[in-house]
Amino acid sequence: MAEQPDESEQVAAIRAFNRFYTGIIGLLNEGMHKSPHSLAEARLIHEIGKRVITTSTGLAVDLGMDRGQMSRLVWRLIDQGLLAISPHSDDRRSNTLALTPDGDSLYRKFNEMSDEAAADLLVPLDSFLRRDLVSSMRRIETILAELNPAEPLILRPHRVGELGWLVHRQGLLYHLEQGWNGEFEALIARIYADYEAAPATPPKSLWVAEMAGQVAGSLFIVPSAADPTVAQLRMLYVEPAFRGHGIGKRLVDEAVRFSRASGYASIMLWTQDCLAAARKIYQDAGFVLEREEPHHSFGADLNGQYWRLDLKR
Amino acid sequence: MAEQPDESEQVAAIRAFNRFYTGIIGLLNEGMHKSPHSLAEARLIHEIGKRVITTSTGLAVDLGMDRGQMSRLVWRLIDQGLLAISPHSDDRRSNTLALTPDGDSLYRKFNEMSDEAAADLLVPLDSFLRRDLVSSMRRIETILAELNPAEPLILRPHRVGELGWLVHRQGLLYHLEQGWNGEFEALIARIYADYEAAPATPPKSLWVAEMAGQVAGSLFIVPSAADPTVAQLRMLYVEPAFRGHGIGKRLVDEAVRFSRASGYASIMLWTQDCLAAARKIYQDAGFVLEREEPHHSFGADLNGQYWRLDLKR
DNA sequence: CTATTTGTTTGACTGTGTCAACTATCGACA
DNA sequence: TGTCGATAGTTGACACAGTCAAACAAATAG
Repeated sequence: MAEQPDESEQVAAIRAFNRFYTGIIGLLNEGMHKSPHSLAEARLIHEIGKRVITTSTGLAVDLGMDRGQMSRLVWRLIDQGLLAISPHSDDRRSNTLALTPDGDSLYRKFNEMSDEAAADLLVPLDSFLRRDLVSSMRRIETILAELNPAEPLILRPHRVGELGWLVHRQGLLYHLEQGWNGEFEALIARIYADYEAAPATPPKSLWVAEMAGQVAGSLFIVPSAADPTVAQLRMLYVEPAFRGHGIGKRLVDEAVRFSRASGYASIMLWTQDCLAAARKIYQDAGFVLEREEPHHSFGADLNGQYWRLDLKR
Repeated sequence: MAEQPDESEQVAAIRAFNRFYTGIIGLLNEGMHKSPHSLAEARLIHEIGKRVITTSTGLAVDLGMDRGQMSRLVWRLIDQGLLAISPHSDDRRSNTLALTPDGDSLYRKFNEMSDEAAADLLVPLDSFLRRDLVSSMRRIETILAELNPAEPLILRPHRVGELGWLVHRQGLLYHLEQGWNGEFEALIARIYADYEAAPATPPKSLWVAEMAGQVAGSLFIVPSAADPTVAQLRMLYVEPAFRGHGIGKRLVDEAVRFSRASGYASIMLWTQDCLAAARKIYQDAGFVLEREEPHHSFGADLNGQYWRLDLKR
């Protein structure tokens, strides 16, 4: 794949977005500008409001400000009656800062104004575009930021639109990571359609792993075509941005639990030996490699593997 | 659908993104900060470099600056030998500004620095996440900005990952706009899989309408199941953000041209009467309503319509 | 008990943002 | 043709922002 022209296009797109979004942020801050308080004051009040109690230096560090400037800013707010200063109990050098009732009501007012400014962005959009906007924002955040390790992982049924999403993501992912072609995407489109069309018994289930409001992975269980007492585990997938958080393991564990509870005698699955991360998860869950079979699919030479987990203890 | 809690969640997500992206932009501007030139100077040089030739007031308006400050800023740059001033030919009040060779080389240096800063964002990402980042940024721009009317429309074959994308978008779109349920999504997943699996003859073709680097719509032609001399037009769809630009018409026109050139005797299509915008496009392209048939599908009571366009003149 | 670190303040200086006043020129109109 | 309002650019004044360095008092380490 040609990398160089691609990269410069991406850089141009990022710069264009930065210019664009700088304008948006400026627009959102304009509301603040109309109030008699400066942007720095608003930032400070917001920060103190959030943390409830703080010291001057703590704020300066967090907001990336000069400590001298912070000192002056704080005194200005105290003079305005928005901020109250009291000596720290342990350390007589430092003071603790807290909002006065006036400051707190201003904090609330700023919050409302920010909410309104953000809501104004949504006004001209229908619900489809609103979702789109928010999900794109969330995506950018998870791509560029370190994922908060405390972010909870939710396993839930799929929602409308997510089957297509899964086809899209996996089609693209395996194309980029493994070089597989469009045959694979068409195949999984059919597999998901078949899942959805399958009857409710023997039991089937699909789990979407959601993290930070986004699809982080998925997996499903259907009765195997050859033997309805055997469950088939299919389409295990974890988003690159969410890897390394044990999501694959959680999905497989849940699938095993479900299959056992549903009375299946065993679980089988088909995978390719080039998918090392997945293989590790299957092994750890107790699956055993039954046989291997080379084949040519999706424009690549592959080695298919059949794994099995016995559920009768 | 519950709208209220949804809205406040979206507002919170937008505000979170604004905070987050303010930080990113600050990070990108940090590089500039290290040079002996102020951010305002850099902005000004960048703006003049882009436009080649300008007046002071024009710049002040475009950058949203005070004219007085602009005057001082311009003189500072002239003193530094970066900017040259010359009297305007027509209007003796105004001066034209242009970069000197020194200014131009600084402009190029700033550009390189911005490119590098943007490229730094990409460094820790693999190609999958890079694409994702850029496409999310583009999406936000098209959602929030007025679409540039000069933006060219490209009809092209689909790429790997786009079948799933189309299933996702249409599944979600018709769910939100028409209330259709997951049955519809599963159906179209199969339809796209069937398209991909269909043999090359009789001729078939799928067009993706691309605008501003994004999928703006799509459509495909396959031989109809009942009669291979009849083409079937399927899955016409235009993204809400790109509506009103004649994309649907362009797609249908291209499909008609293709079908005629491929020797099909006629084109048929199946649609629902609730899809008014699509119906208008079919009518304008010369399609005639052949018959209607009420049915219950996708969790809704629908009125299916069969349209036909005769290609033998 | 001394040296160093830390929390905070202050001074000095440059740049930014905003208002208002001022000059020179342009364009339109009676 | 002269007048008047609009426009391009400049200048002064002032508050605030950003950065450095110095100062001071209290805390902490050795």
